[in-house]
Amino acid sequence: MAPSQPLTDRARELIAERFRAMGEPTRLKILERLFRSPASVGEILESVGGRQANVSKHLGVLHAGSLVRRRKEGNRIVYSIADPSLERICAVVCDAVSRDARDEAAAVSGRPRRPRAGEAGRDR
Amino acid sequence: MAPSQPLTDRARELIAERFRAMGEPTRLKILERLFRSPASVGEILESVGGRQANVSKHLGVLHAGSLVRRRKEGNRIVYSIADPSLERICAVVCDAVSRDARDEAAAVSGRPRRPRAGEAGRDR
DNA sequence: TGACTATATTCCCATATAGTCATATAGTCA
DNA sequence: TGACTATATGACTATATGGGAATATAGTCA
Repeated sequence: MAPSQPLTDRARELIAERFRAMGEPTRLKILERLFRSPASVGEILESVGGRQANVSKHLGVLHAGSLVRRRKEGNRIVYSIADPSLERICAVVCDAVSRDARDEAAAVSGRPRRPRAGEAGRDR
Repeated sequence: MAPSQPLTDRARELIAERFRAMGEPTRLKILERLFRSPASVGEILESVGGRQANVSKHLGVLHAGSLVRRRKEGNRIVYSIADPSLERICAVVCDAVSRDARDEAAAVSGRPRRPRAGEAGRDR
């Protein structure tokens, strides 16, 4: 994507896996927590709520996609963000979505909206 | 993520939907095509292959997630990237993944790997 | 109008995913 | 060793998703 070479099928699969790992609200919540600092499963559990087994599985998905690392620390397992670029990605999407949400709100209230740079014309 | 405010559940769902939309190889292929230029379904079909019905469904998913816009043009429907930030996101993930792929290859061939900035220590 | 083209939609099937409960594993501490 | 804590895993259920085939819809052109 914007690399000069077209992607191989394999690369596309890996990229898709990474996006898919981020495509679930509970996992986003887990990532949010880990952006603050590394945390054990128990600490993560406190932040995101839900069942232990479920959180553990989501952590498994994140780990399989290489989004997080784990390390043992005595009795516990501490998870941390594996790749600093993750936070940038999330920030960009987060911005885009909240921008859209504002647009939506503006549309409802009848206020006009200033088009963004690089944006194409009318749709639909 | 990395916005000062914690996300609302709704925002998290929207963000997840966007990531999920990107989490499928065929849809990534479609996005790759659209990064080059807007294209009709037929043109997209030529680029990505597969069945028309299938491509149409993937386009539906991308459209539902507001990743692409559609406009009618006579007989055809022309799709285009809805948000320029998409390409940045893809580029970042694409980089990260190909970096990992290189690491993997290096590990296999026994070459050492220089740790990246911000990267934590040993895992597992 | 009818033939034709482009795209979307519906139905069906196979597979993946998220969630829950119960259980297994590994570590600590007495 | 046994009791306890932290985490992962397996079995199961419900739901979502991707893919194919067939069909519907909308537009164009003669």
